Amino acid sequence: MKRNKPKYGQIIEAAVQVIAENGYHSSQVSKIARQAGVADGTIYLYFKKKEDILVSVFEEKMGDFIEHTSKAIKKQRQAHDQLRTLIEMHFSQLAENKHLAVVTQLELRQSNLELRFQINDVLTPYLQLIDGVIQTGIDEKTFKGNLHIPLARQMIFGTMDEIVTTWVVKEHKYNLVELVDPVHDMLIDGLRA
Amino acid sequence: MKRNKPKYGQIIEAAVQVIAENGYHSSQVSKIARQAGVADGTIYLYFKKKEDILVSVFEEKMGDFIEHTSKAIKKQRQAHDQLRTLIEMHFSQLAENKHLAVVTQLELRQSNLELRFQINDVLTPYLQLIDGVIQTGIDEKTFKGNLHIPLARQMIFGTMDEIVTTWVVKEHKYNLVELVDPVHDMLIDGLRA
Amino acid sequence: MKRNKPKYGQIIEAAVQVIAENGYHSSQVSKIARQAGVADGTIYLYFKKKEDILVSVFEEKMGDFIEHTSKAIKKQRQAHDQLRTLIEMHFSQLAENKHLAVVTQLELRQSNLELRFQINDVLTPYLQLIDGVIQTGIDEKTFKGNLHIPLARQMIFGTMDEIVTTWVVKEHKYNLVELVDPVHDMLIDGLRA
Amino acid sequence: MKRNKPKYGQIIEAAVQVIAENGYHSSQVSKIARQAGVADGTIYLYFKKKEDILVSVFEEKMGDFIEHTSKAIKKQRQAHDQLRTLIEMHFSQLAENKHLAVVTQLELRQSNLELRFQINDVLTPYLQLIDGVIQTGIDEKTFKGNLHIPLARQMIFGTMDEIVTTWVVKEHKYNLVELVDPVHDMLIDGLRA
DNA sequence: TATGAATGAGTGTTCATTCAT
DNA sequence: TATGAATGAACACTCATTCAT
Repeated sequence: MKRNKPKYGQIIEAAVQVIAENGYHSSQVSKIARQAGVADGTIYLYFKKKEDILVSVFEEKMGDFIEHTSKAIKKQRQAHDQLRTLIEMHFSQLAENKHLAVVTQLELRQSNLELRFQINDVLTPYLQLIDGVIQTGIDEKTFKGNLHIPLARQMIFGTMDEIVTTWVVKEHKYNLVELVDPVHDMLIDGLRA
Repeated sequence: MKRNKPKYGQIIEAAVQVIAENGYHSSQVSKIARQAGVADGTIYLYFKKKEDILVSVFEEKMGDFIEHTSKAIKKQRQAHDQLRTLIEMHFSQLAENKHLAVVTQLELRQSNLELRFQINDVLTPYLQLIDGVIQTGIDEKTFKGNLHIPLARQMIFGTMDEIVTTWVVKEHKYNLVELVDPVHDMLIDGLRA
Repeated sequence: MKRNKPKYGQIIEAAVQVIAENGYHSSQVSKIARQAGVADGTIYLYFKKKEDILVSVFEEKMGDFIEHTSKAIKKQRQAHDQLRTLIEMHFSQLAENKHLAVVTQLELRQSNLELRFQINDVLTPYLQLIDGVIQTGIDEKTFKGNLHIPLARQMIFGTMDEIVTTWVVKEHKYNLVELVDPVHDMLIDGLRA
Repeated sequence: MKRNKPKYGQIIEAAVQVIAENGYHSSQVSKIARQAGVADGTIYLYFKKKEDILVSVFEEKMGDFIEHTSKAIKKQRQAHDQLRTLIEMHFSQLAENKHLAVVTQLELRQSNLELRFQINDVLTPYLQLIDGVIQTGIDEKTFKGNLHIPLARQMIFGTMDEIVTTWVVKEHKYNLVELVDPVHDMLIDGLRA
């Protein structure tokens, strides 16, 4: 979060809350400004247009998300453990911040394509982190040598993403973190008996 | 497609085309009406509100999609082969209808939550189809006995969905159907060497 | 005025009245719509943007203005009499429609340059009418043979325009039409004793 | 220009330049401040509101304009020569300062009525100067004795103003000063052969 | 004097939906 | 059934002005 810019942070936090509570399409700039305790015009001192608030929300939150995940993964040597850490961090961080989970899994996906491409750019380092885990596994020879890395990453990310989205849609009625091990097992060993 | 209601079909087809060509947010009712060759008001004789057109688009198109997939899967006895067929049908049907792929993977996800819940309802029989494949594998003892079926289904669906979305975002620059076997292998045997 | 489009005419008349009463900068689309007895959106069935209302006001009103003036001038043979008719028509038509005079002499000149260029285009046939009178005078040899026609036209138009603007600014406190003869004399014979 | 107030002068000059370069409607206070090298707030230490900058621009520039014209006219004895000097000064001063010509003939006329009335006040001594020339002519008996002075002044001013505006609109494509004599002749002797 | 971050009022335009014909 | 003219609610963004420092 940019330092010495308290209003910037206020607006970001207000945006997460307003979007989580009201939904993307009911999150007018004036509502975010009111929640942040600033004037409508102040928003435009920090963000060029409304979409920029949303991209920044994602940048700030995903920046932390990726950093924490990256640090945790680096503590593990084995790809097997790194993958478990990845899944655990993914699930636990979103389980701890349900507002953010609603925003990332549901609300932000209602945005237009241009914004979604910008959001995807923010995700790139996360995808590279996953690629690194896969590569480590291949190098260790604990993962198959013939893995198509982008495809393996799409399986890992697609699986986690679908599981978190379902959990959000089911209104967080079960414990997401308890799913870490079963998901890890499925990804490592597949469906085969 | 409802019979004896030619305008109903015209409107559905017009909607797919207009959304694919103009994007979700530029697909006004008047544009769909013009493409369908009917008056704006006529739309409201067949659909209660704009969203109903979009839900119906998904119902009609996914109805066929699911039916074809279901028939193909029933020709296979083994869960292993059924899963391969599922993936093949999923990828091939979207690869053959790129307009529809753009609409389902990108455009319709920009819609509001209410509409997306309705769209999810349409998906339910598809998810049940996947559940059936998994159950078959468990019963056959070719899939792990301790599989958490919804979780396994989320892995399968999440993986396929992420792969198709990536392919659409990359503007169909590679052959989706060639990915069927590697994806099948990864889902069956996991990442482990 | 376009026939069979009663709302078009209503909007034009409403615009003249609203601008004359409230001034250009306080003439919101919603105010014009209310005065015309139509919904805001209806304005946009007849005009592409707000400026188009204003251009159309000028076109419709000046179209009549020019046509009447042209017919009156054609009844005169001598340039001398044609010039007198021109001035008389110019003054009398604006004197009879004070709302329009306010709009043309003051309010419309507050518009941006793009709009003012469009307004100038509408004036072109009027300026050509004046040029015709001057040419007639030259041909008749009642006007100087070495007149620079655009310059002479700018003297005639600039003089009439300044006089009408002053009359509007002075809130129509005197009879504009009484000035026809003195102005005509000045233009014909100049200041010289 | 007020002495010992260097920022006052900076702001005036900045305003002329910004308006000439960007047009009236794109000349925000912040842009004028930046061009002047002062903070936005500083503007308000010297001017009560934005319009006051514009009025002051006109006052300062027209003050010089009128003073120079007045001095030049005083060197002439005959109304005939005074009128020629008036036209020459009017045209030459604007021809030499094209930025100012654009601002006075086009941009400032887009301002609201209140400002335009204030601008007209600044013009009053200029109009009196013209009245003086006419009176001189009448007294000398070189101008018609029955001239209506305000009307004669409106002819003189309206003619010059229209000619300068046309020249600005035509983007200064011809030499304005060459028009002094033909205009003078037309005003003195009229159109009559 | 000077700054510049903060304010908040103000409005043109779109488009889903209705309804008289 | 079918039409399409009419409706009117909704909202992002700008910028002149203020005021604490």
